[in-house]
Amino acid sequence: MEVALQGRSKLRGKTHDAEPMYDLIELFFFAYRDFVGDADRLLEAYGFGRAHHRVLHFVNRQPGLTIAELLDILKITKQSLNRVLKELLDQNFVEAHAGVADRRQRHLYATAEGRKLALDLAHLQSRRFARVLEAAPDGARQDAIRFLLAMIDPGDQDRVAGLVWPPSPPPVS
Amino acid sequence: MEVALQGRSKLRGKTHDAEPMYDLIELFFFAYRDFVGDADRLLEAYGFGRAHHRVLHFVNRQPGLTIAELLDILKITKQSLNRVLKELLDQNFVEAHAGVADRRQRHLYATAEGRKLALDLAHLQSRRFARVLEAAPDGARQDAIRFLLAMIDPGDQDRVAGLVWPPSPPPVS
DNA sequence: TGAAATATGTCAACATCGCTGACTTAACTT
DNA sequence: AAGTTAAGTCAGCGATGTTGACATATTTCA
Repeated sequence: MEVALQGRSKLRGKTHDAEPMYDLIELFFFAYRDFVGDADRLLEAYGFGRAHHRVLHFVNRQPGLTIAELLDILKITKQSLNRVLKELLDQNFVEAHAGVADRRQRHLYATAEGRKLALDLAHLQSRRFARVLEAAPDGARQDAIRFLLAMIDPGDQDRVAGLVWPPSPPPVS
Repeated sequence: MEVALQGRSKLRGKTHDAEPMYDLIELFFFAYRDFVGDADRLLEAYGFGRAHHRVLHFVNRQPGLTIAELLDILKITKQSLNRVLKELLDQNFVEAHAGVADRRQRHLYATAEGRKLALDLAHLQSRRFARVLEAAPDGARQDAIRFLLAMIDPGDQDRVAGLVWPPSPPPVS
């Protein structure tokens, strides 16, 4: 009942081979839906949506991020970003400061209130991971990390890795 | 550099403990984005979106599904479903037949064309999994399945498992 | 049989969050 | 001084979700 029919084909074309992995496809769909569902419920209380969450998350994680850098991470247009960013600025979850070297740039920072919300959201999602990992064998965390990183487009893995594990801790120590 | 600070707290409250698992949170986000991105590009060629994909996928997986069952799987409103379902019906990717026992019900089936598209989409996403699993150790597939299933709301895991691994193959055999 | 419940479809209005295109302003670079 | 760059803004649109109200056919039940 567990054995898959992986490499059983012989003379078929290269593109459509092997049975679709319906289980992984569907589990990934449902797992992600519940994963974001946690945050959705908390965000609702603030009148925010997922777009606000993503912006707040990355600004909080990388204080001083510029608009251009944020756009590159989120892969959306500046018009889309501006709508939600403006709300986060107006409601004081994020603040912007003109750059020193280049005063055209706006460096974004989460305010105390913003950091609190970002942390609450991160804790919510971390608790789901914690529940999963508690009931899992020892290497599970590293296995999950490797699996998820590998799921990313190969050409993007380095970029994402550099973002997830920032290359340098602040030089002040 | 790899060691986390998991259970280091002492007198803190029960809710907000432990460091957020930013790596897992972010990797899950980026992995899912690329996972659905595969399908998005193919769907575009047909003028379809993700909503069409989900409907076609589950109808193809469970021929004879009724509207109510589909709504229960997708957790959307019938108005949302109807919009995309109508397009799939009109363009002959899905067809509906009145129920025999209960003629109010509409049983949904993917047409030949619908099955082809559904399979193409599933193959696309399976190839991503295949790439990941080829480069991974032996237990990786089962590990991923266990991880993703555990990520689902515990109260929903049985329902999803019953959906992903249908309880009975057709009794005709 | 007649009333109530059920399965589905539909109309209207709206929210969120993505997009394109065009244009502005300010600041930096050459 | 001219050109480039970073950011903001206006207008319009598309996909996909939501509520609420109502219509129709069919089945179930008292």
